[in-house]
Amino acid sequence: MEQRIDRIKKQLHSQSYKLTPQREATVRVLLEHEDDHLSAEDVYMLVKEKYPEIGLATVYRTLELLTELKVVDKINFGDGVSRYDLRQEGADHFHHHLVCLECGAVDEIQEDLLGDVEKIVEKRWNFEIKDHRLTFHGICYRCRT
Amino acid sequence: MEQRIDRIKKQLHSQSYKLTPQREATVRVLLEHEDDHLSAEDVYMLVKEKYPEIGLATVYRTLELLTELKVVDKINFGDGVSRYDLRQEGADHFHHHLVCLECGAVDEIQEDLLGDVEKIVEKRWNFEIKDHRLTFHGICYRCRT
DNA sequence: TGTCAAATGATAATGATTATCATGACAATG
DNA sequence: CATTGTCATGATAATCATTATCATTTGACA
Repeated sequence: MEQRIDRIKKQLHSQSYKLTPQREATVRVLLEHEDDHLSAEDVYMLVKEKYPEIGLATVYRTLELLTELKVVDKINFGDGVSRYDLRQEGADHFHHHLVCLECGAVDEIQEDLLGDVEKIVEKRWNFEIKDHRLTFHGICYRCRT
Repeated sequence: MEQRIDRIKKQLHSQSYKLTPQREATVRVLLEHEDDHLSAEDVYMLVKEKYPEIGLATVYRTLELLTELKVVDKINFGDGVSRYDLRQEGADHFHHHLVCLECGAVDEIQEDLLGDVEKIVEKRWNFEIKDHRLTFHGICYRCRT
């Protein structure tokens, strides 16, 4: 935990941003909820518990900043809100998601399943891939009875 | 064109919806811009040319209806708006997208590249896939010089 | 023709996100 | 130290896409 915060701090400094207490509190919330897919409002509520004076705008700004630095990814599952998902450290690709149409759960797939597909796309469409988003919609193992 | 409209009409009727003039005008716009990824506002502007009395709400309602019937797909590329993309007739999967980070162009891949990946996901995660979304972000062939 | 449900258009309401702006923290400088 | 300047913050207003409301219209059918 502390090491990860330290690395994020360095990353901020390298772009001459500071790790203010508000930003640190926000990052901690994200780390403590790594498996969730929190909206800005969700993050705001959780940060308020440890830093009650924080404002919603600051949370939005921090999340935007972290997105810029590729510490988190901003994703959208089609309900009207953006969600923020911590990137795996050192991962060279963005993980995939399984969205259950039954119960709404969102599970993650950390493995990179797109290696071959990406080769084909790069070659056949002459497209230089920088990132990808892959989401499957269906019925999760819990709801399959 | 006329045949496709006819089939959409039948599809609507099968769920006891009507193909009203407003809905038909909207569908025509979508067919005429099959390669684009129009927002609701875009569609509204274009429909107004052939049906000036139409209201924005009706366009939204029609797009929602068409999404429900799986005639179109509602997609989101991370700018703040939903876009509507006509499904290929008879396609059992939703096509993929290539979003250029340089020029913003959105190209489509109609081929299904995920067959093998889906088999793995179904088996290993015990997840019953109903649909998928796959978008690559990178540099398109036009911007690669 | 009269009836009724569905559809429409105008517009108000909502809700997420962004912009604004005065204030505060803090580092660098004189 | 006092001063200056920059960046960050918090409160709140503004924006913008989307949804809800509601009176009116349409068209099918009795």
